[in-house]
Amino acid sequence: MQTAVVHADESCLGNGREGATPGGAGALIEVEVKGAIERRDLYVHAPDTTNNRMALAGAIATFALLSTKGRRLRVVYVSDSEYLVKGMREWVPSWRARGWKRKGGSIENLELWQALLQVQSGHEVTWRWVRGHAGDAKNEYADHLAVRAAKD
Amino acid sequence: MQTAVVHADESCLGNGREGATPGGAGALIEVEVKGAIERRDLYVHAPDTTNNRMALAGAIATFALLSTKGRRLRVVYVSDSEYLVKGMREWVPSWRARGWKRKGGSIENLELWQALLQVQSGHEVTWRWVRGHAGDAKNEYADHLAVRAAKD
RNA sequence: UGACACCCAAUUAG
DNA sequence: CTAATTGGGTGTCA
Repeated sequence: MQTAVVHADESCLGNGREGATPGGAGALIEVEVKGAIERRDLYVHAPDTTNNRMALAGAIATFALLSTKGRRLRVVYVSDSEYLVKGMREWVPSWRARGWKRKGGSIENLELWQALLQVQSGHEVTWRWVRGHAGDAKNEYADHLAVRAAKD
Repeated sequence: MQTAVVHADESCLGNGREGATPGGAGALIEVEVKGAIERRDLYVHAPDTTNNRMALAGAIATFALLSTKGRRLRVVYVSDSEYLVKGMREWVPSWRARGWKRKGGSIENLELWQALLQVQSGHEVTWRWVRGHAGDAKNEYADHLAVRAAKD
């Protein structure tokens, strides 16, 4: 099975402010093909969104791209968003077991979570968290992609 | 009779966590004296406590201060703690009428409730609830006092 | 089951 | 410094 490593980041200009808050997600995708590494940039833009929605949107777009032609990959998805990483590793299983409810009421961005679950199925995914702005070069590269995408 | 208005708030760092959870209570006390308003800050610290205990401790300390020299005041006590406000307005009368028992077993912080009852007697108290973090400037000021007091 | 409060963590911004 | 997006928890009561 081939392996892909993804470094992703998100952005949302004016997050939480009034008016439109445009967002972007960026990902550096590296797929190992016959010993060589294919590199590819991905970015997504949304005109009015939130930081967390963009983390989900970036992952969804990434897995949609990796799933072309029914490919099944081993994927290491690296993000500085605990919302995304802990969400996929811990919260989603817990939510599913409890009927997609959380303590204080309903789950935010539920359709995005379920879309991500759908599009990543068939792959063998490891969700890895790295601290943001800690010098990780690929995380910073993804950050640049995300901010540029947010600015349209 | 003179009137005092008190804006109070509480804090407990790591509330419910393991280990010591230090707490603070803060109050902005305004006493109307001959048409002028005397302002005064009060704060209390406890090295290992809970949020609700600090709400009670702050009220007890406030009334102790207001009771010097046997003064009797009309006091408006403003807090965002439903535990404190509903407690004094509804639960305490009910507990007293039923021998200081409650449905699910014993009453927590019973000594604090009774101490507060004691120290506020002699004053004419109105317990007023305001929603926290809703832009009330004096509530936010009391919040700052409480957090600072919690940090010692 | 509901309500209020107190936190802990990560990220995104201004 | 400020604030929003989101998750996990406890302290307490009815």
